[in-house]
Amino acid sequence: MLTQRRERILKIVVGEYISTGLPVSSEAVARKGLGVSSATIRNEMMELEEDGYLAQPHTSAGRIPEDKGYRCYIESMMGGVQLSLVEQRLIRHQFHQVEGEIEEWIRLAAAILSRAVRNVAIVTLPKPYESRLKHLELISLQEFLALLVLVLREAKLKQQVLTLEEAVTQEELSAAARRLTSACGGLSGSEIATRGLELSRLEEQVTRTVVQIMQAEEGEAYEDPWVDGLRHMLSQPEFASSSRLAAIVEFFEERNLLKSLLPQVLTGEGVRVVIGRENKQDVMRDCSVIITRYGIPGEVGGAIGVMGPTRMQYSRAIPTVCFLSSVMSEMLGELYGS
Amino acid sequence: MLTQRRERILKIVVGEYISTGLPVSSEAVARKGLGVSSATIRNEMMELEEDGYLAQPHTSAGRIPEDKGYRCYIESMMGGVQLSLVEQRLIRHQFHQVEGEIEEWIRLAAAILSRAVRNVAIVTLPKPYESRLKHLELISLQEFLALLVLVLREAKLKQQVLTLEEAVTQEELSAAARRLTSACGGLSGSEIATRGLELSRLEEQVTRTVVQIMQAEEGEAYEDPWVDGLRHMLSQPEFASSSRLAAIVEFFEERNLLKSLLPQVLTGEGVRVVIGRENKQDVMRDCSVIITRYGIPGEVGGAIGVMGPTRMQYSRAIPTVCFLSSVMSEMLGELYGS
DNA sequence: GTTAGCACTCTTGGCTTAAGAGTGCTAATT
DNA sequence: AATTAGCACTCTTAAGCCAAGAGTGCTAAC
Repeated sequence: MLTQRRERILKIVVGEYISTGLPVSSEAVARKGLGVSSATIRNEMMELEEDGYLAQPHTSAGRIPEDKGYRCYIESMMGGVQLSLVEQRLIRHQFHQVEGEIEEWIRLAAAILSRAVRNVAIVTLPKPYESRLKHLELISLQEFLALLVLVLREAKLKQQVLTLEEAVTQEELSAAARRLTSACGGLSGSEIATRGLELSRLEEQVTRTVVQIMQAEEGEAYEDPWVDGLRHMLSQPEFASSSRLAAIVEFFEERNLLKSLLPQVLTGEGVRVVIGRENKQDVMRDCSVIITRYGIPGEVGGAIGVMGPTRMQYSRAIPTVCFLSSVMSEMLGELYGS
Repeated sequence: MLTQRRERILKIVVGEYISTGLPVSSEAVARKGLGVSSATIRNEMMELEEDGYLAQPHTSAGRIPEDKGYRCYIESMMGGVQLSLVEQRLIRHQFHQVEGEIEEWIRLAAAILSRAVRNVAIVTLPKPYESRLKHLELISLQEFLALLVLVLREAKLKQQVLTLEEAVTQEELSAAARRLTSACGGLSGSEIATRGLELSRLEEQVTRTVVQIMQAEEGEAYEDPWVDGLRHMLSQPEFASSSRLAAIVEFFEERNLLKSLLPQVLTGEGVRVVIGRENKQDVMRDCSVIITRYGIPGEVGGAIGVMGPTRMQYSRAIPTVCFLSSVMSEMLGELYGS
């Protein structure tokens, strides 16, 4: 049973452990202001250990938090802390410097976040809930070679080199592009596929490729994430053992894993904090992920989050993630608000 | 003085050290077939040490190669070894699977290379020696917001969101794009800047941005490199110490450093091998880089290379780098051969 | 219910020792 | 003059041991 005093002790232990990284002794907690002696604290700690909030690395050591202890610590701080106004203004200012380039937003967001929490930041490009063709362009490279450029809604470009079935001039390509843009503009991949237009051989080939690209695009829930700050996370003491470290680097380099992480973590609304063994991946059993969505619900969205050792400065990480997500949502709103 | 026998001993030591990672004893060399006793080898090794080819970690240990020893080992193998025909065919086959997408080439090349040598592979996108505008497109996003898309020669896309000075319709944008494409197509950034056309207010604004983008593009000698296989390199025993490991990860995450590495390393033609302290960067004092250019001289080009600990399988790395570079040159030739 | 006191456990760092590896030198050999 | 057997010497590595210190859990008194 978690009495009020026990909860207070628990929070002191977690807070202390997060900032020092060393097991916390009953003596250290007693010094922190509760009006009781270390012996009393020891009795309470035993209970907390029995209930699974704390653990002891060995008999004659202090206590360290278990996942359950972190959970409790975090629950009580959610929604509370906010970034200082100075910091908020600083971040807003930096975003206004790169207004026109969406790619730069996410790099900036990742850089700010990873720097603030000294851990890995993960940010995806915003992605529309359904992608629609906005514009299509064909550019001649050689007699039998053309570049197909698709502009999707929300300013996303796709390109592909086409090997043509017949020799075609730039004029013919432009004409085909114009026709297809007006015929298919505003449609999704599958709508284009079932459209059944009267098409020339060239247009037929182009349409096939367009459908292919757009359906591949629709298949994924998130863009490939941009990752920054691995260096910060790896210099944390928990990754001193190089085998653990190598496992983490591997995890990040196999990009498909990230794709498996995001959907699993991002179900509901609001910030999610996944602690230690709550993660499905085995490499992450000593790591926590703090992640949330950003964007315009029902229209475009992406994800932004941090990952670090369970012993992480949640009090700083959570508000930073929240604030960055809201800034990026605002900026997306300005761009596509209609 | 490097007599023939000494050179033979040196090569055995380097080869042995590369495959085991342990200091090589005179006894071990003697077993390798020269018809002399370990005592004779010891005398020769002393000379090799005095001349700076070998070193001793401590008095009662075998010898390990110095940079100069590696250099000699590599000189004698350059131009010799080739990839087996089976491997060549396998690689060619994989490239044919992704013919249309240049981005995929470099990812594939990096994946193959890093896998083959169990170290970090670095590959840049091909970049034309001078960039010229091929096509320009303007797409309306909102009343005062448009997406500018540039297609450069060699199938390279650039995009930027423009905040317009006045409300403009898609028709007006298309007209402007057509006019500017025909006026500026085939020109470089500075040529467009000094063209002095009669321009509308909209066209004026677009042209300014185009020039800006293209000149930024021309400023750099290489594209941002794609890096793969960090996990392999970090699991090598030389990175067991986590401080060294963190330094390397940091080196790769600060992408500007890579931009400083490439031009320094890539001066002449052919494969370059830079060993240990020959590298300018301090983090790389125990690493070697094997790198070369690929592409069509005078037209388009990029770089491909590996980086790993000085104790690296050069006999495998060098031919793999060479072969991949030639395959990519061929493929670029097919695309832009005119 | 709280606390002082104390025995007990476990980690950590320093020190010592023994084994093993490989050298450099010397003197004998070819 | 070059090679080699033999051997003393050096240095690393791992293991074992000990003392110091930290922090606990329990007991008995408050």
